[in-house]
Amino acid sequence: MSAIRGARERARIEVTAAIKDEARKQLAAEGAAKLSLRAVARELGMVSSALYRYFPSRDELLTALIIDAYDSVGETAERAHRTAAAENAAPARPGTHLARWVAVACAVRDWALAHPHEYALIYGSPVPGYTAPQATIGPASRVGLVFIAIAEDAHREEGIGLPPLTAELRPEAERIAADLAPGLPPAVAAPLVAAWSQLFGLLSFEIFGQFNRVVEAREAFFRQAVTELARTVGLLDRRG
Amino acid sequence: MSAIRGARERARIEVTAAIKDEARKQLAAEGAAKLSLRAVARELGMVSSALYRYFPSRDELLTALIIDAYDSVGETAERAHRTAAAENAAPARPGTHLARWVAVACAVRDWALAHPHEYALIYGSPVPGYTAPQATIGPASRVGLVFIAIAEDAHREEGIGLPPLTAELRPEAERIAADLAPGLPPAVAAPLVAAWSQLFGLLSFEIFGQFNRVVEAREAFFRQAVTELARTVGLLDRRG
DNA sequence: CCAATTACGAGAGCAGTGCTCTTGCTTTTG
DNA sequence: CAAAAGCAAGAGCACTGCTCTCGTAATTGG
Repeated sequence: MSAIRGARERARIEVTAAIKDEARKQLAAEGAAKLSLRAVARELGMVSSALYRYFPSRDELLTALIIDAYDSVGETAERAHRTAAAENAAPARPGTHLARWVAVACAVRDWALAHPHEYALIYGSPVPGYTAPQATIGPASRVGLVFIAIAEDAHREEGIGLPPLTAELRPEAERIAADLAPGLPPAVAAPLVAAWSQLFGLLSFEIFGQFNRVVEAREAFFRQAVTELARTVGLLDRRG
Repeated sequence: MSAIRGARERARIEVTAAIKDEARKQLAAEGAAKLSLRAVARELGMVSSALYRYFPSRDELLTALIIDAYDSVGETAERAHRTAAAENAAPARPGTHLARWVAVACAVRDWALAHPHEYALIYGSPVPGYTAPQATIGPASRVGLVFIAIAEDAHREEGIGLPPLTAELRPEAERIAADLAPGLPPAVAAPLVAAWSQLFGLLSFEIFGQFNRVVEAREAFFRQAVTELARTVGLLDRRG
């Protein structure tokens, strides 16, 4: 789209990247609350006011890191989906889609364990008085889209066995399906959104320490829970 | 245990409470990150250094607020449980325990919606470099204990229909059951812990704005999801 | 009942923060 | 080649958590 025009623009891109890298380093080391513009500038050998040429405020820097984090976990999920799809490409074998579901969930979990502070940044408490800017909603939905894709594939190739919706929830489920998964029947779309949020409940409790002294065999526990979650959206296991 | 001995001790208790109240007010208004010791002191007409006679650091003040928040939501859950138990005291009617489960979950949700910053304090990202002190783990488990109690009642009075554990998860499930719910079979205890964390996944996504532009009919959606969650721990609905 | 101890409030001060503004210098542009 | 725009640096403001000292008040032991 836009080629680099001169030394100035090239330098700007590099400095911007260096700031984000250093900020990410501090984020990983100490958490978002202790990320300091002055410390970033200090580490980069510049004075703090110079940094404002690149990010108009601390919040804007954080927003950039949030977008990067969403993209990072989103790309992880997409890669896991591709890999799992390549490994068992046989279309009609039952359990295929459930296996992909679990693989993607585990990949997201691995990412979260490897980047706890970035996870906290996007799935923990929103930062003070902060409302997510428009630019974040695209990257933020990438993980969800992967699960939607799996459910759509499963529905198309294997069919999905799910009880009909209650009358109370039908209009909402139809709206959800129309808005973000037109290829999915409403009876699948609603449980899918619920499962999506519940997956991050499992992750948050593990990452944020709520499972301390409660759950020990974390991975086995997670795989089991996530498999059960897949059943609530109608994915069929190997027993059909 | 300890009676108030003099004017000094009485004053200390009152000032401590006043500090916590003002801090809670600021927490509700601006969130934990913007809670400032100096602002609290200012509002109370004292100088900031005087506040350190009552709380040795900002983190200690936050810890006190965390404990209060856990107690607040815990008491809410317990009260909802008592009320629901009183309303349908018939022991053997199917659906009784599921109704209690949903009632408690909705009460917790109402509390979270009414106290979003306190919710964020205890179920959001842990504050910077902060590890939960011993004093929090008691209050922190009150909500969970309510759900355990419901499951135990259901298991004792109605029985619970759940598939057997996978071999992989059996030892972990047995440990969990032995540690925190000795009255419950392991096949129930493990899904119960999963359901507990998934419940807070639903809540966090709603409170933290992840459902914006996704879920509109929040309460209906929540009730449905939480009912489904109850089924995963074996609670039977009215249809038996 | 009085002296010693202890708890407390106030103030000054330190190191750190986000952010603004001005001042020169360099690169880019018309 | 001159004007305009981009940039780094420094000083400075208002704020933060926290420490230390110093007088005063309440509490306690003899």
